[in-house]
Amino acid sequence: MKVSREQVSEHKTRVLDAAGRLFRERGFDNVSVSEIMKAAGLTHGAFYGHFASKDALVAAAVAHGVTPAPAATPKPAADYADAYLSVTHRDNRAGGCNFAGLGTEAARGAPDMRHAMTAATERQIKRFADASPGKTAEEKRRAGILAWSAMIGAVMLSRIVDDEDLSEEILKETRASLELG
Amino acid sequence: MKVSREQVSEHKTRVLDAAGRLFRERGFDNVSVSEIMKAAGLTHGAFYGHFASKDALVAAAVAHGVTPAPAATPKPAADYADAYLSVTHRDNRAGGCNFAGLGTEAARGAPDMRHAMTAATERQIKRFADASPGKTAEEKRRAGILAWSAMIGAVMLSRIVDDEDLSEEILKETRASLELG
DNA sequence: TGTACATCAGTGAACGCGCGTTCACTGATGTAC
DNA sequence: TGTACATCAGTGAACGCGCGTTCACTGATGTAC
Repeated sequence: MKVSREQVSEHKTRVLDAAGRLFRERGFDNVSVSEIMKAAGLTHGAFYGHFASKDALVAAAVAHGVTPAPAATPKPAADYADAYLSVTHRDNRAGGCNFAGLGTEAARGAPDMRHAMTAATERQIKRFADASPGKTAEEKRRAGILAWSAMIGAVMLSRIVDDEDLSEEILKETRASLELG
Repeated sequence: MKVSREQVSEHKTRVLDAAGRLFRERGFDNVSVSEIMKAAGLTHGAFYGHFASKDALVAAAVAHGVTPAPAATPKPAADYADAYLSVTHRDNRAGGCNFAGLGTEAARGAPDMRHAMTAATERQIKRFADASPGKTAEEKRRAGILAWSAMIGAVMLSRIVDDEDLSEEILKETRASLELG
């Protein structure tokens, strides 16, 4: 049955959100279009009214998850890093970061997905550069790059490692290494 | 036709090597058993003589790729970091690091795969800790954790980013941030 | 050392399942009067 | 504002392809004598 225009766009964002969560949790290839649509409260047939293909959804879902909401005031960098390098984030793949959750798959992904992630990376580097104690702009930028690389790497590593102590140590010591005003 | 015992074990390592290369390049799910066997110079039917399932191969291939050859003398940490954080490594997924190439997928993988990666992570942390200039053992270990997290994260990021300048900057500035004797 | 035969790694056709995708249909929406 | 109808988002059955996996068969290996 037809549905109002507001419903249509709400359905689309529901699909994008459900896809993002499921992708982060299980990876792009281990989630079917039917599952995503079911999680969004629809049937699989409606999918192709919203997206041209599963590949297009993959790209759109990551771009959607990585683009900040227009109104969002960013958290202070130090608080962000605390939350990012926490056990809670490590254990919450579905609700967590796309870089730490899908990074190695995204590296092989569609150009528009990588483009959205590039913009997000620039934003994150700036955020951590601004919060860094370096004297020159170059020192700050270097620290911003290190912070973002280390944060992504640490969360990914902490999820791979099967030793709880080591996993927590990686998060804690990475956090301690970052000097964020 | 039957094949000599040495042939059998050579075939198995050929399969493991081919699988590792293809997995790193395209991900676990985008490579078929047939392709791997073809790359190893065999036909797909022979696969189940060597492995119980594709999942078992995935785990074995990563463990194989992450376990150092018995005779290998490790490179000095500074040289290793140079090579790791190079454009050559970034562009050589097939021959590159399993963490940077398969990390987010491996985090959802089989226990034995994660166990092998945990051992590899301990080894890498120690290697970089030993090469770090900290005064206490704690400082060195912290630096080792930061180095390994940042290296993995930086290579992954440099492969995601679609801006060549930013990609190279991430590698170069991460390398510059690491103090490795 | 040489021969006879059992073993078993590899072959390639076949199977069945799940996936992405398509499509005829339904019925609420929203437009034209 | 109220009615008549065209539109089109969503439904669910169906399709076809590629995948992981199985299996009867082949023929070289390696053992027993």
